[in-house]
Amino acid sequence: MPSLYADIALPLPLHHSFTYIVPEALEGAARPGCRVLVPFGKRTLVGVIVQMSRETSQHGLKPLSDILDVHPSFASELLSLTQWVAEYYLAPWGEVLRAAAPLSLAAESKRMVRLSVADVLALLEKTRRTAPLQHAVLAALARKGTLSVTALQKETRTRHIHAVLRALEANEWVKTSEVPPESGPRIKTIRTVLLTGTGRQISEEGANNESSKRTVTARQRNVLATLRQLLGERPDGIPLTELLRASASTLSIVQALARKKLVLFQRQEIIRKPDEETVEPAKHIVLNMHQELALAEISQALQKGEYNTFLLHGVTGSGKTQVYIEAIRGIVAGGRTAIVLVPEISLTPQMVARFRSHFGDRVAVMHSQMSTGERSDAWRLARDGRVDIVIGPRSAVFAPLERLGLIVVDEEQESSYKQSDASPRYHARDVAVVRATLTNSVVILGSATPSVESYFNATSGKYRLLELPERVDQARLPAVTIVDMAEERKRSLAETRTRGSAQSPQRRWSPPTISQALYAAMDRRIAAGEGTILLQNRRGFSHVVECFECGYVERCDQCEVTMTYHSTKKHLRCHYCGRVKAPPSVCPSCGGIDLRFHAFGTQRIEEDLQRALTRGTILRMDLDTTTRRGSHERILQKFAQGSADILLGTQMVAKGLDFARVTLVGVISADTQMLLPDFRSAERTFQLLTQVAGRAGRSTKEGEVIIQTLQPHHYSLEYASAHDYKGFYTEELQYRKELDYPPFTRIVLVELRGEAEGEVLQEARRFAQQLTTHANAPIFTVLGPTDAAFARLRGKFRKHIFIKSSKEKDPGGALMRSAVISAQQAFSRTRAATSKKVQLVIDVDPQGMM
DNA sequence: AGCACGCCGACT
DNA sequence: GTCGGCGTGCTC
Repeated sequence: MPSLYADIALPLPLHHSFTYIVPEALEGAARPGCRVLVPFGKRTLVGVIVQMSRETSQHGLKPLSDILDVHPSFASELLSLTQWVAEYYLAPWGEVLRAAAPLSLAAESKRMVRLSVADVLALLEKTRRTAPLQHAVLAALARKGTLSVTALQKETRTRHIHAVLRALEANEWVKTSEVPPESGPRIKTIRTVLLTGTGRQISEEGANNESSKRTVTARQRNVLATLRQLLGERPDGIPLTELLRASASTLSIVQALARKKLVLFQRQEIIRKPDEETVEPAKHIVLNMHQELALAEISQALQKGEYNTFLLHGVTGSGKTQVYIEAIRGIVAGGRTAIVLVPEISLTPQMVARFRSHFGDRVAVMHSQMSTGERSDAWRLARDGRVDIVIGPRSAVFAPLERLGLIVVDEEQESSYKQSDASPRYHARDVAVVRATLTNSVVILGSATPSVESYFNATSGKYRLLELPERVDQARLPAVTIVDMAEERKRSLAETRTRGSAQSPQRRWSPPTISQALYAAMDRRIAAGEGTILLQNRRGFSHVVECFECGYVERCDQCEVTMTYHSTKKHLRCHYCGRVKAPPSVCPSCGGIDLRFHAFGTQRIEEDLQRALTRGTILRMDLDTTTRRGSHERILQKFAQGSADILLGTQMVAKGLDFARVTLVGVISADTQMLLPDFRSAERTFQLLTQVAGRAGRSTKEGEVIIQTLQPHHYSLEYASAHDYKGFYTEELQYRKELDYPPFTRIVLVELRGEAEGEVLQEARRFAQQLTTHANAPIFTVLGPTDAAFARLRGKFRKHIFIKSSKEKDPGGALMRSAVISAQQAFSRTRAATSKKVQLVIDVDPQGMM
């Protein structure tokens, strides 16, 4: 029998797998998808078997050291899926596997160090002067005994701990040994107690048996009786703590019984529950006509057991969740399973409770705020077939469910589905669609404001469009007013002037943050005891030059994104194409001469409110006030109960709960979002405004929305205030087509960063050059390198290269990817003296371009 | 990513 | 000899 070889994917930024020999003793246990322990250089790593074979052309292979799984952690379907993700998003397979599973794949072996000489004191003396670092290490070991290398490093505060240890080991003064990494978070168990045969006999005989009186004390007898009673209901064992409480006894009594072989200790695996959720009984809800129609189409597709993707476009409050629940009910009844993806922020206890009320404990929840232990419990529940439904944020798309039938992606337009901060930079919505094709499943993408891409796919026949045009409560959509803040400024300035301050009015005056209309509307709500939500978008503080008179903002002629002002060079720059322009001295739109920067202070709004409102209380909710687990919930709860009149917060107030008492929503500045230098900024603005507007007047009372802006005629505002999704979509699509943006093209963003700007730029140019030589001119275009929107972030200079590839000519993006790969290879192959200090980040289908 | 190894210069 | 600071190259 020839040897067996296994290809192992390792969680390292290396784009290939490594081959190991499977030792004969482990041949039976080795299967693709199993996690294994492998020697890797000096280290031991946890990897995943991705392929096995009986032959190889490679020489000098090492044997793998152990296999960690009895059943593969990754079924073959998940291996295929993660492989696709790795290829499409240009990420190492091992990194994708690590992102997919909460199991510790990152685990590394630990090196332990201990002294191996008898006379430490003499050695300490000897090294004190000549080798202070070695002395420090020896002293630490003498003090604490055996220590891990990392602990030693902390203890002695030396950077080159390995060099020091090598010297010490060479002298045979210390010995080191490897401790293999743990295979994952420990399975939590509790001690339970059972009766033995004799124990059962004695407990049944009761107090009147003479022979047992001698061997068992009264207290012990009491414990036996209690135990017998409890075991009547749960024969598989009673938790020790529970027995002690019920029998009012102590551990020593139970231990005495164990010594006498009357009771038996056992360990039972327990599943950690993150929070005690309040489970309400399921409300029986009758679907309206539109919901029924949508459900009927979905059910039909589910019954066929073929791949299909539906875009469920339903206005806020149209009952999308109820459609999901009924579809899931159908799939579970047919013996199949479902995944529900929700944006991180909407994974609230209420949301989970809603699903639990229908499906009980057949639901597992995955949440990034759960401990690794809790997450791994949820993963095991899914893998072992003990749940049918998994709810979670983007990583739940990899949930190890078998017989998958349905994937729901709620709020599919949410940008949090795209991982952008770390590799693999995958989009969970798109991965969901791929997983569905692999498993012949159905996808439901739900949204009140679908992404342009998805709506395009739905109207072009790639997806099927389902519409829920009515709110279930029949409530009317709120009236939206747009307030022109440029007008507001003029008036405020005029007022300050007429008040005739002796000092320069320009000095003391600052533009108002809140319009009179909004103040008045808030005041009416306070008087009526109704609630107000104020949205203050903190994100987006990029510097734009704006006309003070009319609000005009300079944009790039070619890319249509706002131009960023660079104070060092005193010019405007487009960070897409790199085009540079001098800032205008006269407003091209109205001829005004007062052009300036603008950005609102955060606290200032709260201050202004406090000052101007004579009554009413304000509750603030932003990142600072909601860092702790559950605090987000608590603030919303507090507001819902009516303990404040105004809720002031960032985007998070746009989502979440329905407040019956909110009848007014104010958007302090729609511009912060709108003016971001990004081709998606109009879309994001429209989505955000539509969402906040949905917060107003969901009950019987009609709502009102006030949007403040310097660009009152921007199309994203006009369509949002008219509640006209299709109008917005049509106009936005037109603009995307004209400027070659998605969904007509595919974009790859290449970022190079490093501490020396010259080197970064040089490498970026080389990379761009490489791409252009591979570029098939009509198929894709290379833009840049240019400065990123935040050209310097955490001390590093950032340069961007954008690649736009025609979807018509390169449908799967394969041509573009291969060009990027060769440029990437060239980049790492010709690592000139400088390039080690320049890092490369590749983002396929980036959400933001900043 | 880590980590070794090899080179240099500085200090004892 | 020791120690720190690089750069370079490899890990089955």
